[in-house]
Amino acid sequence: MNDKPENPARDYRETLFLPKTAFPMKAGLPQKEPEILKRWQGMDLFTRLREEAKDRELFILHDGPPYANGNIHIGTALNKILKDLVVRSQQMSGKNANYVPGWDCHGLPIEWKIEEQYRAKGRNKDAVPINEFRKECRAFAEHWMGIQSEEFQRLGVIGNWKDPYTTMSFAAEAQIARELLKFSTSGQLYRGSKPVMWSVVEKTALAEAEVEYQDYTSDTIHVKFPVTFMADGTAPKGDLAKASVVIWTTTPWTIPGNRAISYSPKIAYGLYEVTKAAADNWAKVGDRLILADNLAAETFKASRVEEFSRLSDVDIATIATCAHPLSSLGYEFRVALLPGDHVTDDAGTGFVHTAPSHGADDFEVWEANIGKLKSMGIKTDIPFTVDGDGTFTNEAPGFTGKRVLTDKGEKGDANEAVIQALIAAGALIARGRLKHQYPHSWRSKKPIIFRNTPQWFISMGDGETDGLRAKALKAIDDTHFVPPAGQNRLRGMIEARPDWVISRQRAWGVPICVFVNKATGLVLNDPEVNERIATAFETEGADAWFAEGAHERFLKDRVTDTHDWEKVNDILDVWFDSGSTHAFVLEKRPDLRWPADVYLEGSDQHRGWFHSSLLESCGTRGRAPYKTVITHGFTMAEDGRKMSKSLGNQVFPQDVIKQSGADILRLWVSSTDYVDDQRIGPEILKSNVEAYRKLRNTLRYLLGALDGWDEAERLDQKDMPELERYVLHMLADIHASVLAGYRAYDFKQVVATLLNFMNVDLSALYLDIRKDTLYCDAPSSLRRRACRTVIDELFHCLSTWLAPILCFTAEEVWLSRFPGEMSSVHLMQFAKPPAEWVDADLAAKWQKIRDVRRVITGALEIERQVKKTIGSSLEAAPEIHVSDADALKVLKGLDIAEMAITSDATLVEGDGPADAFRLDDVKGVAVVFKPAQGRKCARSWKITPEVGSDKEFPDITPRDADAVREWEKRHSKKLFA
RNA sequence: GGGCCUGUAGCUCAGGUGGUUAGAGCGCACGCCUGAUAAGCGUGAGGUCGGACGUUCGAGUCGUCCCAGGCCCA
Repeated sequence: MNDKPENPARDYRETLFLPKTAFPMKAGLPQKEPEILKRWQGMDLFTRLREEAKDRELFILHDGPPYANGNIHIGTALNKILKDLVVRSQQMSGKNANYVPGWDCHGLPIEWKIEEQYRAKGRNKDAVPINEFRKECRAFAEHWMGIQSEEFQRLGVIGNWKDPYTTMSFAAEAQIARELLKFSTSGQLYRGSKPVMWSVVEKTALAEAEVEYQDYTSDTIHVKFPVTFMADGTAPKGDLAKASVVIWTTTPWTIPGNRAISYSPKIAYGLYEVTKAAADNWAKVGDRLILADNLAAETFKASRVEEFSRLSDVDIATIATCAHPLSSLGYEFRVALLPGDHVTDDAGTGFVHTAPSHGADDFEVWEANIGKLKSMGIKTDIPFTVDGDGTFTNEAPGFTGKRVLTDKGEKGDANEAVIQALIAAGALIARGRLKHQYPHSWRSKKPIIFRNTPQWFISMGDGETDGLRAKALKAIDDTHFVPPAGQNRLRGMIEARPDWVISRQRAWGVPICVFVNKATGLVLNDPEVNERIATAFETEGADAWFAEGAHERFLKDRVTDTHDWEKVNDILDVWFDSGSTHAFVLEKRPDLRWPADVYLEGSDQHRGWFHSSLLESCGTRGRAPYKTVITHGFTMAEDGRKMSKSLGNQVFPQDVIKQSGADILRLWVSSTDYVDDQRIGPEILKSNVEAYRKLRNTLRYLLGALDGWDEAERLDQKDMPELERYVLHMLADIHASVLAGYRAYDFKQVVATLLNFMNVDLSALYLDIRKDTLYCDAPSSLRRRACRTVIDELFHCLSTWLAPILCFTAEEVWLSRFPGEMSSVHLMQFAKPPAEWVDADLAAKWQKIRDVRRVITGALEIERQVKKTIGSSLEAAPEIHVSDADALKVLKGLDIAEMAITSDATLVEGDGPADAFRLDDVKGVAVVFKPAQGRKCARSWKITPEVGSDKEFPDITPRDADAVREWEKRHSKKLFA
């Protein structure tokens, strides 16, 4: 046969229906995303979404407010993207998912920044009127809110950015005040006291972050506390009679504030007797001292004892109380021994002198043992022994007027006075000096003290049947937690927490706007006054409280003498602000609803916003402000360790956006198990970029295959080939998985499902098989119409299902097909494949077919790679030997060549030759390679004997000949119309 | 130090109530295609399931301890 064609070979390329689309392969997201964003703003997408969904069921994710200082970081980005995934997926699931973002604006960090600016300019904060200072804080918060808003929107987060909430809006400040007054009115607010870090020089309370540790030389003393009573109420007997517990302290001035001694149940104690010492020594021969065994020798050395003996073990728990060493000066109370975890035996005596006025540990041990102390008949009031200027008060009898520290921060005369009194009482056994790290004010660089100060508390209500703690615990039981462990975590905290200290001695925040009677200490509870305050805040902001004449303005005509009342000038804990967002956002906005469906924050917020919102809401409304609490972990570097500047392993969202685009960041968020800590770094970002490319390209192919789509092409599912019906079945199957993933807030399931489907079922199977049909079949071919119909369905499903995740790319894809001023994929709902598409039998059949296909591709691979007999699979026409009955049933009548993308294929019943290709896990199927026979079709590239049977087009198959005729008819029509 | 949590291939993840040779996608290697082309297809190699004991006929799955990491406290 003459293999030279009669006519010069025709190039059939123009007669093919190759994919055609303007949708670019290369995303260029860093440039494209801002354009899409601008378009959304131009069409006011957020408002359109609200209108579109106005009659649907509301879904409220209430935004936890980020703090308005500084740029966003990877954690903030993760949090906001997760929220956006929830909001968008709920909206597209058929809800009206309104989202109002917000900011936390009050508080210390902003105050500092302003102070810092003051220092740089040489200004003094205290010389500035408070409302002027507050004004600058407000401007600072405003500035950063603007920046963060831009950054959040750039991530693709959709929400009411035109009208967000802030904790510093007048309306918010007013409502926060109202909330506080509810606690006041209901009797849940009380004034108590607590030791705080206090700078005598600046006469102000300090926060932990305002304190730095520097070397300082302290006076140290060892002091005897005589044992007075045993735990059984009897006097100490035997060796313990006249024994003393010895404490060591570096702050002698706190001895007047001593109320207890802490010990550790984990330390071994012994009773020691001094057997040899100089006659004028403070520790005398015969003194019996109780000490930690590990510290006895050291203590005796410090007290110049030459010899001592150990008399016996001491079970400290059997000792109830000691006497105060200065009992003769008026300290005639019993000093209880209390167990405490903070006690160690690496320094001192194994006993910690406990002055609840002067230390955090001291206070906590005291509070933890309130019940025990009361049962022993011991007064549990915490004394105010030291004033704001470091002077002993009359609650320190014998020392009143002595100074702990001077105005300049130097040591006063208090220590020496106390030491002399102890010597006189015969209670001192040693004194010394110690250079150690001691807290100093960050501003003045002078030492600070711990000092008991009045503070405002919200009671946990433990005495009452329906107290705040009980209500909060009930509310936790009624809340759904994702993950479930969050419930225990929050419960544990609520169970163990003390009363809530809500006062801060600061300037930038909502004031604790109450008046206290100077004589009785009672809080004024007058609805009219409260209303005046709240109304003033609404119109002027909380600055009204600090304005001139505020005292008179609020009290006038409501009390007999306004001078009887003190205006409290403390500021509310910012956690109370953010804990009240549910009140001034959810309740106040007509387009929202209380309680929220979801609060979604980092797991640190169990201690923070989840916690404060719960207490605030339970205290005022008796239930949690949320139905579901979702928490996410923290973002680590690629090695699973914390990101840090010094390690250089930080990832900044701004950089990712600039280099790859926000959709890459969103894909990362979606694919990760956010419940646990996540990792991010160069390699992980790279694989997300790869995954993105695959998604994008598959979508691009769908667009290309739909070029010139006409609704008239659409075919009913029941008129389609099996392969098409199989794909539609998979689509319905996947739909269930996608919806379940979104419903459970499990986005990684959605991503995994879609990625798998698009890679394995579409790209590698369906689209690969149907390329021949799409490119070569005549447009009128039913097979091609069925395929294009399926691709149209795929397009709708995939673009809507991916829209919450790849919000920019899904939009780009959608607009590429459905352009229009008001067109947006985000205005759609998730495409829903009809239930009739589900065909489990067909799916099982095709699973079997795919197994056989694997055997065929495996056999071809040997030819290709080892024997080098073929390149393209179209060069093959394999023989499929089948002995397995199920496989045989499935393959009969099937176009195996089409399915395997070969030019031909022969089904043979039987085991097949021994050297045929087989796979272990596909029983009863053996493939023998045969080369395809015939000529290569110049159009479809298939090798088949059919080529040449068409007279008009002898170099192509009859199918292709028909297609070309159809193409030419259309072409000429166009030409001569 | 305490409370809560996590630890499965290079990466991201699946692995109800313990039961045959631990899975997927990506990446990687090799090959093919050149009509999805800075694309597409195929084949293949990768894991002592953080470690050690224990319970059990049998453990990635249960228990104890240890190691590593995280959040919150101290």
